Amino acid sequence: MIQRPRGTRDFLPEEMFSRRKIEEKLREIAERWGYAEISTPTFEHLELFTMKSGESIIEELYTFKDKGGRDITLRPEMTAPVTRVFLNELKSSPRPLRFYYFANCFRYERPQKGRFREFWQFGVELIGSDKALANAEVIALAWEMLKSLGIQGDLRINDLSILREKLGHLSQEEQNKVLRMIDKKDLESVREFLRGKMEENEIGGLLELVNFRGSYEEAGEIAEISETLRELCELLEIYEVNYSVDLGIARGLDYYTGVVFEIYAEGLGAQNQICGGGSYNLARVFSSIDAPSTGFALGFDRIMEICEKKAEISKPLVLVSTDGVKKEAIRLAMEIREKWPVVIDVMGRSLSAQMRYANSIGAEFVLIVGEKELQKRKLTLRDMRSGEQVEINFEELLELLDKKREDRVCD
RNA sequence: GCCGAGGUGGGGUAAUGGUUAUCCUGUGGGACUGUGGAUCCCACGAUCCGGGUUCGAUUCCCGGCCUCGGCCCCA
Repeated sequence: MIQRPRGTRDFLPEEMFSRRKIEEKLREIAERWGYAEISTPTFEHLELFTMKSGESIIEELYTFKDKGGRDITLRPEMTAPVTRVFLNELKSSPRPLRFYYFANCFRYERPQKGRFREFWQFGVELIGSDKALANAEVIALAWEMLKSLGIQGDLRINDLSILREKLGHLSQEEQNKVLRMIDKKDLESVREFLRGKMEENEIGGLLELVNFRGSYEEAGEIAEISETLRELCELLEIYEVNYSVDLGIARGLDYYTGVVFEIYAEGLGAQNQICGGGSYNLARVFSSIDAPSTGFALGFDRIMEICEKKAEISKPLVLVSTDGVKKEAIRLAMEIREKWPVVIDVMGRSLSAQMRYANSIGAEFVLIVGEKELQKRKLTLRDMRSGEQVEINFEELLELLDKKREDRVCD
């Protein structure tokens, strides 16, 4: 048998149903905050991602040549595509622009818990501002989304300009290299790398910073805190977001400019980051247009793993019919479907076999239609739980189903 | 790319270097042509793939693939 490719998953109806529920919730919140959905192609020119992150990431991309010889890749993330859309068609729109997306992305990596080769990200991008107001809004939105799902994450924020200033005398490239080491918490390499480039006590100070984690006030005691970070912290208080300042968060990416943040959650093993984001200026990388932005991406699959809200799929009404009345049964099903999901027998089964089927799929109700019912212009509705059975006409049936629906909404 | 554990019907399992691979569940049909859940009967359905050792491999060995956990990486 043909297996599914490594690192991919099949989602069966039950799981798909809960995924949709969660997705809907996230959408709803994004829209309430004034973010509008955007969708981009599943594949893009390879260049879009190599310009952003360098050639080395090709290792982790699904790339191929199309029949015209173009270098194409499956998207590994959504920030670059959204920036491309902005530059292609929206660069003269009133700012700020607020977008959200829910998209499958692809990375050729070793699968493990919470990491797949095809995975889903739910993210937002706020294009046009790098003010603390924008950072705070985006962080608060991420917080709100997780909160609505009952997830209490560990949110850590930082301002890269603090570290960059300490490294001010190094070249941009060297700075990025150090930030990468810091992101990986490889402090030995940092010490090694900086030896000779900085005073020994300066290096010590830097490493102390990187290890710091605590409140904004405490951070102020050991470092020159940027105005942006100060403002951001004040705003987050107003948004009622729980956070800590972690001067060691670096997010290994060259184009992050100022505020960065990550959210971690329990119960995920090694891959415990469920959200990452910050302010960036990717438009500058692709063009001469200046568009400071801020955004985040939620790891949708990891979120699904944590919030095990098993929503139950509502079962359709099973319309059971006898041999002689199949056409009438179909007409009836069509009418009821305007109000309620209905399935009919397509196996050519006997009445008792149809009943057995209804029972085995856990149907709540069975509607029985046969010659007897047709003659009396009635329908037989059986409650499969209680076993009670009533004869009613079509209008009464619809009323009953309406009432049933209301009960369900109340649940 | 690296390390460790594992892979037997759709799901869960037993066993074995040698006759037809066990049991539970499932699915289809029947007992039961106007009423489900119980019971009984019949049927369907598996040793991940390739190579090696062997008279004979599902079993032992090697490689691959896949899953799980960890490392690396995570733009």
